Amino acid sequence: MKGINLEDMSFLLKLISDKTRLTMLAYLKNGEMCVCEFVAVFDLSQPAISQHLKKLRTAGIICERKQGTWVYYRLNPDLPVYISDLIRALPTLIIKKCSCQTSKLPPTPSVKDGV
Amino acid sequence: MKGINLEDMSFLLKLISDKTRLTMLAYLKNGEMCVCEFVAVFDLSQPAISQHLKKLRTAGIICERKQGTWVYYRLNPDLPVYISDLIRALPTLIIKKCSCQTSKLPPTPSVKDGV
DNA sequence: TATAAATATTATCATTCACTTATATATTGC
DNA sequence: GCAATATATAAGTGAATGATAATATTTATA
Repeated sequence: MKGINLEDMSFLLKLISDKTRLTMLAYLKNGEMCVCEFVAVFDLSQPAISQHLKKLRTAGIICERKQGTWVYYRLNPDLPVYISDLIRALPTLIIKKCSCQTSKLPPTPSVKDGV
Repeated sequence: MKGINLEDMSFLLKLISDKTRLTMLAYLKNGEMCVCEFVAVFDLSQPAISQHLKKLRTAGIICERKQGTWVYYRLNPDLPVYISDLIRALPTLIIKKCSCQTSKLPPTPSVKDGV
């Protein structure tokens, strides 16, 4: 996945520059995040969150991992350099508590579990 | 001029990500460029060009230099790092010939003239 | 299998945005 | 001052976009 020409770069930058999606990427700097966590963090409806994530996923910016009913998203490790540089420039955000039934949440496999 | 928070970054990235404006910045990597040159390069009306340049100027991405009837634009040397990095990632474009009366054009002062 | 929870999809709507046309402003040279 | 050139501004329009509400899909569990 490379942003060779201006057309592609324009497309990806426009996709990323939306405030909600840019904030999503800032959160994903820390690692995986569940859809329900995004729903908890933003003052937006669940469908709105879902649609933003779909755009990022379709563009290849993020990857998904399904575990039961939950869907976890993470940054695509193979991003164009100018995109990963941009993400690196984002402030790091703290993840708030999830709105879903956290007691039933499967343990989020951390990096060291080697997913 | 710094893009500290996500709000500012979103604003600037959205502004830059437009294909026409991104292409303008790619041209400006080479140095100054006259408005009439932009008009010659793009398949857009003169007012459309003017409005794009105004957005870039108002946001502090580019600076202007007036010389007679002509207006030259150049990159603001003091851009947020993540913006200048982005511009550096842009392909370098060749400037086509201007549509205005080139015979009357004042000589464009190059970098070595120390404007 | 029925229910609930998490997520995705669809339809619709309001807003934003980039474009065009028309007009205004500014500078140069006669 | 007047005409021509370069650029900017204003008004209006169509398309793209982000939001919501309603509904569908999927999975776990009682």
